Amino acid sequence: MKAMVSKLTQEQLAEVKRQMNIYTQGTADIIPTEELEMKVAKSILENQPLKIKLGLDPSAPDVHLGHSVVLNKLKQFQDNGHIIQLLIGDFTGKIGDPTGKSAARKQLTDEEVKHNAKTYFEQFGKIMDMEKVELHFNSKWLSKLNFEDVINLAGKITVARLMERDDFEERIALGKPISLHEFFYPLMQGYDSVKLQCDIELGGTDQHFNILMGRHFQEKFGLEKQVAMLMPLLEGLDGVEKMSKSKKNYIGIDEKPEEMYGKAMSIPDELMIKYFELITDFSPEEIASIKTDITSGSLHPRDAKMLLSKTIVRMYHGEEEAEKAENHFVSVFQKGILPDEIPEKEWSGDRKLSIVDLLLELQFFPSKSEARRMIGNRGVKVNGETVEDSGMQLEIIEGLIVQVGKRKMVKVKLKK
RNA sequence: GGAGGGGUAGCGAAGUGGCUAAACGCGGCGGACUGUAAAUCCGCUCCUUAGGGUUCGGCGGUUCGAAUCCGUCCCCCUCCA
Repeated sequence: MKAMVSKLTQEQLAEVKRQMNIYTQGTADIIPTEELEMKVAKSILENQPLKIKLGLDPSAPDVHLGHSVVLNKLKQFQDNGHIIQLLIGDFTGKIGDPTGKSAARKQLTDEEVKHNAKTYFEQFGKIMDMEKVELHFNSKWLSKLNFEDVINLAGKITVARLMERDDFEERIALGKPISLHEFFYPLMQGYDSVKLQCDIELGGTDQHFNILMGRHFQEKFGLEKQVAMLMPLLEGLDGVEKMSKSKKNYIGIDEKPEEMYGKAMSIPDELMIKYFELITDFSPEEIASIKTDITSGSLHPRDAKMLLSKTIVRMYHGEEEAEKAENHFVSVFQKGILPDEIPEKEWSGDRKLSIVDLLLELQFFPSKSEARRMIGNRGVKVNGETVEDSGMQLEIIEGLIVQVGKRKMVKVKLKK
């Protein structure tokens, strides 16, 4: 490495420094940092782009702000001329996931995988240039391995090494089962890196072990080892669990401006700074000053969060929409004024019916009991009036506004 | 191969013949207070034609009556070898 660095001109050295500065910003861990620096130096010296791998689960195509942490980092590499390799784990996905959780994951059909890959592609396009991205499917090589190949691969790793994974260690300690096939997931992920010959693999800190497997297997196959770049995990709206679709604690990058803004406003205060750091384009200096202003009391936490929410909307929908979303939020939720635009539902059913039936028809609730309960809880309003009696009959008229809770509302539109 | 433990609502977990549509906790939802934050407080949390109906791994049986007893099947876990 030293030898290589000495070959660099002053200018090139500065470039290495510049890139390293960007890449190390906001990462949880880089293993090892020196190797990353060396790779960057080498790419500059030889004028060869680095290959950056990101593995994707083919079953959850809704991209949310949790993903954006990693995607923003990828984009930084792309902006500096490096190549992004997106790997869709379609083979892995087809086998069904272990991860200790309950039932085996549903197997995906080829069409579903394709569709999901396409969705990723479209949504990632909001963040990076998809024209310059390589797309790979690991079924291409994994499905061709025969049993002998698999045994050979398994021979390149020890049980002790596999047992180091936190998740396995934990389950052993708790007396929980580990299926044998779960040992193969890290192997597969590692083998993917062998096939892709990537220089860097990016992922959340929860991928620590798996990504290191890539290094291990690349070495066993006589290749240059990839660098592991781990990004912090972003907690979801609940402030506790990692943002994920299944937990329903996420903000999708596809969501409507008002939704995004509102959801962002509901994160716990403690998370604000982390959100600023990980998913906005604010500089470390700007964030530091927000932090001091909150501590000193000169900035109300609520206003800081409004700035955060607005920023998030701006990044995905633009300045104008961000402005609108904020106005919407202020008038509807802070002042309690009904919004200008209430989702409309066309009504072709009976003109006279009970409130319970209406709520069901409008799909507010899956069962009548639940609708009745909600009325009992004083959570249902018709034209701004709280419904007191679940037996209430009403007449459907044009523009009737039905509200459940504070946020859900519908305006009835009569079908001509 | 041997021994043992277990499957109850979204989850965790009581209940071991009627008082159990099933304690309690978590989660979720609604309300109050707020800043759609946190904390706190109140209420709700199987379905319903409001009469009832269907629930405690599956099926069958005993009983006036079963989550609870018996038979059988399925599934899960632990320990020993």
